[in-house]
Amino acid sequence: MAIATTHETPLQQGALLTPGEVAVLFRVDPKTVTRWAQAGKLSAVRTLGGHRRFHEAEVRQLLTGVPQQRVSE
Amino acid sequence: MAIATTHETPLQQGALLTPGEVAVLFRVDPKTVTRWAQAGKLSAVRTLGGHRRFHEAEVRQLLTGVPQQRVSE
DNA sequence: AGCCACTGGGGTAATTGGGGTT
DNA sequence: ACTGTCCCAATTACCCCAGTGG
Repeated sequence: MAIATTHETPLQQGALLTPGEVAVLFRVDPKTVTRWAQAGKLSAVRTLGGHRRFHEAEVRQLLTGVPQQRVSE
Repeated sequence: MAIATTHETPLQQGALLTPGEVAVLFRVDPKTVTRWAQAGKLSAVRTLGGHRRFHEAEVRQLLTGVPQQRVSE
């Protein structure tokens, strides 16, 4: 019986940030974060209402240049 | 309400998530998940007391756009 | 019976998306 | 090319309290 585990998500999608939070981290306007997403410079997940959520790991990596440590599951 | 049912729940067909768990995955408020259900954007099962439960497979598919694996039989 | 975190209602603030402009 | 700002409509977040889940 081969498995197909739920836990073992490659890059921890459990940590998402709102546009406002990313904006604070980069010290820019939330609209600018939106433009980054539109330009494909930042990958985003969409809520069912169309709002964007960004991967924290990706944001931190862009901020510091250092990959983020994974959360043990 | 530990979302990451760490104890191997190999993602079976009947895996259900609470509003709070879905909220964590989408990084939204549990109330928002409720609104999605009311709007028909997310199918929900009702407990006998009226609380909602959501299909994990559907949720993950909406999150990443990629269907999930199943337990091989 | 009680405990306590979560949920379902409802209402009201605060963000966000999108387009256009500076 | 890049960013900040203004406008409006839609979506989401936070507040209450009573009921449910375990």
